[in-house]
Amino acid sequence: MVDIVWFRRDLRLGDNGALAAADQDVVPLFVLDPVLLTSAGGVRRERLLASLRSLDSSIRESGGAGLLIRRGDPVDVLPAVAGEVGADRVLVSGDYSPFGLRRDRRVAEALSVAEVAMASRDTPYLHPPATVRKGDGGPFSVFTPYWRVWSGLSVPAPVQSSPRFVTRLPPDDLPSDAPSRHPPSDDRSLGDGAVGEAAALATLTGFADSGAAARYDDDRNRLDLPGTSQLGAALHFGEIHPRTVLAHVGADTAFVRQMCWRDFYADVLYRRPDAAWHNVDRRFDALPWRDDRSQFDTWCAGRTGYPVVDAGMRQLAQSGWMHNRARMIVASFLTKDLLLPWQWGARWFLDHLVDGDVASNSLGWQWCAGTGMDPSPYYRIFNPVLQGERFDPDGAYVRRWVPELAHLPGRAAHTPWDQPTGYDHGYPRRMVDHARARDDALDAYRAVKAARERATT
DNA sequence: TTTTGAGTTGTTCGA
DNA sequence: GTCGAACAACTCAAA
Repeated sequence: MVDIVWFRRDLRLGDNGALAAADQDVVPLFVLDPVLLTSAGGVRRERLLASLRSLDSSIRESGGAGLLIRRGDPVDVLPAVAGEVGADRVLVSGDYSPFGLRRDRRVAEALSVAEVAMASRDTPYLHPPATVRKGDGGPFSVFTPYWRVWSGLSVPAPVQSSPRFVTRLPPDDLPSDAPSRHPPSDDRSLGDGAVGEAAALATLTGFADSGAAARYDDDRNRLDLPGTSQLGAALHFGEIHPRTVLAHVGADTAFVRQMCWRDFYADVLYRRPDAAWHNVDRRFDALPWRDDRSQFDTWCAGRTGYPVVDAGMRQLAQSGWMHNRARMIVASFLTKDLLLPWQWGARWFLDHLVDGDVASNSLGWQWCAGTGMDPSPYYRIFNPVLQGERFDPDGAYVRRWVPELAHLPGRAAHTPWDQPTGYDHGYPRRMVDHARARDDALDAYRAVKAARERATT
């Protein structure tokens, strides 16, 4: 008999608990689910296919026949492949997204009919959902107490494995856009780093050894510096496991806290799957979001007239990635300055970010919008000019992504309205007045709060 | 049960 | 320019 290792968001061979659990010949399988392929943004779809090519090569290099790729609903594909290759077990790393949980339940059921076991032997997290609990056993809803418990747990060590891949596979069922066996060697480096396990390890060692990890607390907010890890997409696709990341950066850096946020948001979404698209705090359903598609389009296009907002939105559109600080700035602008629903922004991010992940994305947006658990206070409204001047002090980030402002020197790039030549190259005027928009947002949030208080008395 | 301390990432105003 | 206070009370988590 053989084990099928069904790859999903763990596209690597090293530090892979599902692979390590295999004790028979391994058939490595990936299922191209049309539902997922059409819902993922183009950038992430392309990244996925490139990552699959990389995984396929790695399997061949370690003596196997390559990665078996089938197209279809996993509920049909898994039992079919199990029958073809004579497998009695399917090993996976757990997928805790609402979609993944639902799918895996259905697949396990379909497999059990065929008397094939499905076993989850790893997760994409350091401490997966439902494992970090309060003293009374309940789940946390505030980050800091979660962090206190999380950081006191022992750090899991990377997992070793030496799987025996089968040397013969049944034929692939490749769609026209699937990875070919002999891909062109021009895999684009999408947004935050080159693709695949080896590239992720190289990015990680660069981050750890260059001192960037040690400077992370200071530099991660700087829009104009390579201060972030650039590992978001690699972690999203599981080209690298956070265990391996921690083993390199050490357990005491500010970066570790970000790993904890990743686990925390996965935990929150696990027990509140509706949080993906609905306010965690339903009392905020009363917020008077506007319904202005034209303003939304202006935001998407990076033509708001606020340089740092537009730089962020254009970085996203052009590279598939946006600096985390910029994500907060543009999110604050959409929800507070324009009073447009956070779901619109979250959808746009998911469609365009190479590292887009439902848990971190939706809950991050809810934090900005003030509708989540443990949210930002409603009066915390980012001033796009101050944020730009603080985190892009020389205007380099703006000039890089907004060519109409490339002629403005230094921090003048943040205030084209104060420069005599600020609008000479077609940069748009400010779509709203921030000071007034801020007052409007405060009024709107205060009104919801007042209504809430009336309702409770 | 009650109490106590604390809460990712900001901005503005006035001294 | 720099600093502290106000924003506005509310909820969580633990003792």
